[in-house]
Amino acid sequence: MRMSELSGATGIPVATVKFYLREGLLPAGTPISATSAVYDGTHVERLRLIRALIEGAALSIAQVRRVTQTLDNPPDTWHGMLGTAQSVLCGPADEGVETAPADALLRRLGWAVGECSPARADLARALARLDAGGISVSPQDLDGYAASAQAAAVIDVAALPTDTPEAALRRAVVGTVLLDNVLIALRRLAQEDVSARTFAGRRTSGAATGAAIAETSRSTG
Amino acid sequence: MRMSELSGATGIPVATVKFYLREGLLPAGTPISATSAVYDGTHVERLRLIRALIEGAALSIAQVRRVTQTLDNPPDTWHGMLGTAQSVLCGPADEGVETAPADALLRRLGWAVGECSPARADLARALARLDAGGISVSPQDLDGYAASAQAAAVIDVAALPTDTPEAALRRAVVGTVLLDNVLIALRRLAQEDVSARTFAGRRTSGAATGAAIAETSRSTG
DNA sequence: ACAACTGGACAGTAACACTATCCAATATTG
DNA sequence: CAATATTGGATAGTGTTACTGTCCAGTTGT
Repeated sequence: MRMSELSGATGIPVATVKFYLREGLLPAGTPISATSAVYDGTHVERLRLIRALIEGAALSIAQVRRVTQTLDNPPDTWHGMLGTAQSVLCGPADEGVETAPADALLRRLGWAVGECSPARADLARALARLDAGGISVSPQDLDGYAASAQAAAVIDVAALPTDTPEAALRRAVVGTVLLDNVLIALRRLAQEDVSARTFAGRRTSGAATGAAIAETSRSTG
Repeated sequence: MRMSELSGATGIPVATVKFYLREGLLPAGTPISATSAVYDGTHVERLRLIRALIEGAALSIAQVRRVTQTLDNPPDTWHGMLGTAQSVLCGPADEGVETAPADALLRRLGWAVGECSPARADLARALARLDAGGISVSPQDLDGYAASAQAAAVIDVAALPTDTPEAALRRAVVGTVLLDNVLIALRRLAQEDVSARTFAGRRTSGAATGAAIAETSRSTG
């Protein structure tokens, strides 16, 4: 197919397709003459992926480029797959962040994570921002959140395809990023459910005890 | 304190403080003359909150304004608190999204969520983008992710302060948004841990069976 | 008196993700 | 074969967002 058909098949304007080609997100088509090239199903698929990452996961062009470059150039260990997936979303290496709370939490959990893992810095940053926002979370609650995250991670890893490295990489990179949104939405919905069962119509003047909340919450499992 | 001191206390430039005042994110100081006003600790706290939401949770100015307006004007039911927190992050009401998968999942879970809950639309969108990105997730895995999200939500609701509505609202709004990042970082780290235990050094040429993955994962709980 | 500072208005900037215009070379059509 | 349309590449422009810089009248401190 020609570029205009590619555009028609995906709903993405030709000018934007050219832009993605220029930015290296979309591989060039196979040239059939000096001024023409043809595209195929892989280009349609790649374009859909680019839109899902940009619109859905709010990745920047540079981050999408890292994803697509990784897809075109996979690492050779299974463990490297998820590491690559993570490096896509890592923030800049902030030196001024207090890493002690994050380090303490990870030590308590006993997780096997690298000292320089980008996600470790992200955790430190996120905890620092909780503090800046005036939110305090008890160590017990943090452990609970960690257990919840681990349950998701176990599903993530078990769902990795084991047939081809390409499939595993795609799943690791794209699934990790796009499933973030699913998990966030599910957490909001679960909050609504738990909150409804706990506080059903209660006015803010009434006080709910932690025990009552826990009791009501337990019944929703 | 004067505006320049407020700026010094938070590290935010005076011009930016003026901008936040103009945008209605920061309440005006109490005027002491026709051209001067004084600010206090609540303004410092509010500025730190604004920065945490903008830098940490990547909220837009408009979303931060919704948060601060809600903080200044709280709803009067406990359940409304979390609903308000959720409406802050809801995307636009997209009509063209396939809601059937999200509805099916929620029906299966039996959660008490409103038909028009913004998070429901967000879930539908996120699932649609998974599809567009070429990622398929089994119903069992979705149920697993939902259980993980619910575990987090139970902690969220139990951690709501019950003394004053203001504290509860602040926790609901700010904590929900800022804890998203903590949960995402924890999921990445847990992936690294689970992946390390499952695939330790294995090359992509070797095949790992789902049973082996599940077995290894179980030992990490 | 007089420089310094204050807060408000308004225009300017930088980054980002496109989007529109132009162009030479080629394809298509009558 | 001539006229027209289309292609891909280069380049410049647009709209949005979150600030940031400049100016100014009024007020404050010395």
